[in-house]
Amino acid sequence: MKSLFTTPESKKKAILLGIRKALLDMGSATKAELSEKLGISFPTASKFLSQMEKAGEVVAMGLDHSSGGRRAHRYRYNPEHMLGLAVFLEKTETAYTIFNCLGEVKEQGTMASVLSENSLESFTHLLEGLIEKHPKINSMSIGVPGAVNQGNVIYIPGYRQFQNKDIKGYYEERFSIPVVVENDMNAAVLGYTITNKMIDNPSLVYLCFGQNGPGSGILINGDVVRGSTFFTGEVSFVPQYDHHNFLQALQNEGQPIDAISRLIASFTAILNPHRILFSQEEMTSAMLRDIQKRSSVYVPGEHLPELALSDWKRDYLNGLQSLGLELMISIHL
Amino acid sequence: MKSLFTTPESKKKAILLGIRKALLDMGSATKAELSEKLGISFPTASKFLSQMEKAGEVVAMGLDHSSGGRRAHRYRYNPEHMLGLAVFLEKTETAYTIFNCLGEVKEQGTMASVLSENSLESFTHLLEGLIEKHPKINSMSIGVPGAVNQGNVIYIPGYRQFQNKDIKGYYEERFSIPVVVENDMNAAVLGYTITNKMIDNPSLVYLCFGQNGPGSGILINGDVVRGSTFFTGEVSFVPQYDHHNFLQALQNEGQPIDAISRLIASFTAILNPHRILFSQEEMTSAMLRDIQKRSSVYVPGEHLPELALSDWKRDYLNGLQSLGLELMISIHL
DNA sequence: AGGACTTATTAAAGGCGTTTAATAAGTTTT
DNA sequence: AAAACTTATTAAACGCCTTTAATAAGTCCT
Repeated sequence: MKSLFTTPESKKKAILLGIRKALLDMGSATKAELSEKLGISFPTASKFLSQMEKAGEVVAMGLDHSSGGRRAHRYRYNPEHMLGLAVFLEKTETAYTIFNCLGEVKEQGTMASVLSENSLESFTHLLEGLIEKHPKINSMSIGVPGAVNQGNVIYIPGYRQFQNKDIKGYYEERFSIPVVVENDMNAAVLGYTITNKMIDNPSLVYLCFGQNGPGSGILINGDVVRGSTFFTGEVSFVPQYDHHNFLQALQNEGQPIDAISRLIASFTAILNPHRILFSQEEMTSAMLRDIQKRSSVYVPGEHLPELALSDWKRDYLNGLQSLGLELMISIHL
Repeated sequence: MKSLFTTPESKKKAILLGIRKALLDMGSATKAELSEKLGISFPTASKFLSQMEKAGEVVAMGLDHSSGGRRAHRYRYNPEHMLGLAVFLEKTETAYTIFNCLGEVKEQGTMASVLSENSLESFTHLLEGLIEKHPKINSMSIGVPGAVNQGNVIYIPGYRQFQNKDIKGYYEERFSIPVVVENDMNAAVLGYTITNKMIDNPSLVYLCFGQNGPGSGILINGDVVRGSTFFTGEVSFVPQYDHHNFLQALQNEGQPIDAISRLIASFTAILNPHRILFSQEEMTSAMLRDIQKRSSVYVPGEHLPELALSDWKRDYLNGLQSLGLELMISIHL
């Protein structure tokens, strides 16, 4: 049923996880600050922190300046304690990044797209090499341009070798580290919230027109929307005109602005999100202004979301990294 | 920041809440069953249950049949221990229900709509009378046809006396019991999930065409969607044809079926919900079949949600009751 | 009907975080 | 420079849930 943090073991885990998150979030902290922030007693914070320091997971930074009394020791998370591997599989290339707990990139590279091959072999080989080279890699995040259900790639048009494969299970077994697999648009919208601090649990939409036709990633109340058949965000199919849906309108009409504005209006009337994001490679702020204006023809302007540009690839990568980081700090109970 | 159930007090609360929920959910239970289900030790379950029995909150039902050893005592929640009051304010009438923890109705009635009056006075008077008559009333749920933000009615077209009033705060102060205020469509969609056990955290949409124009309540991953300006679900504005949005299409065209089907298609392409509900007073299953068929013109049939009829008023009431119940069992720490 | 076996309940012991008191290490005042 | 005051850290006592052992209350087999 519910966890009901009551067994001593799960309590311990919760505290440890809390300390890790707080330390990464705040950059550094004293024992008193952690105790305060997490609502745990000082002696408990002290005990955990000492253990973590002994294990090399946190390091002392020296003494704080005094605020009138004895100076407090300040600690920070050791970012190199664990590393994460993020890989994204795009049509045109396969790129990877190795990052530490602070999100700093330790190594990155690209190779020809593994999607165009017939098997997973060369992909597995790449991963194998990277993990051997960096034994501190403790999590793996894989982004794919297709529908994902709990680590299973259930629909990825054009790439048979991935279809219906339990990628997460396979690589977790193989490498004995936790793996997360996520759809590209979902990862991107998640990644955007990491770097752009918004209100808590925002609702937002990432809208792209990419190579494989338009698609979107949707976050509602801070959660990724997946839908019953993982069809969420397939905005191509939204009926917009007497005889055209969104995809057709984009392709055939002379007026993509109106089609996009109608889509914004639909999103607004249905979800009323806080913000809608576009890739800055596909859109300009001038066009955004036109869209904003045009959208208010369909929906009262005060309810329209902010329309904003962002760096899709960076957001995507950040999303994968944050998923991997979450995984990393949730293990080693 | 986070709660991190670590202080003894909050732990106690969590256990108590868990026992209440489990007992109401299961109907009755033995100490061993509770201990198992909640992941708490037997002695703890025993201790809490004894206290609750002493307080009259649970009652012993006698001994279970033996399964080969000593017979266990079976307990159930005392449904009359607390009562809840649910009120809904509709354009045409104001109705109230007094219910116990099992959702059984103890008393109900209606009066002329308080929305048509100029002040809250007669509404307050009604509540006052009911609470005096039933001193065991321990929570109040109020449903309104307007936008609600944390107990504040922020937009309710036509009813000035409610606009921008902190209804929750006002009545909590006045009656010293917890109050929840919710929009009618949101309450209905919530209520539907109570009586129709679906998968956990479903995504579903309740679509009505009511007196005040069409509106919908949307649940994503089990959460009510509220939106940035509480405009969520205002589907009237969805652009659907060259020159008509959903509302206009419903009013002017000879083909409401197509308009509704297009809306279903939009919901599917954007949210891909598990199910879409209609009021059985506004829709027939024959029409639903037509809509289903027509929708698949716009979106691949396998991704379409189930279309179902339900009793809107009952769902609405159930939603309010469940909100009130949640409130009740979350207090008296 | 009495022993052997099951299962529920109660009692005692242990673990772990919290609270409270004591000590250490600074700063500011006189 | 020492007293007075602040704040951090450590130590001891406590509370509460858990684990383990002991007891109570049945059932089933012979």
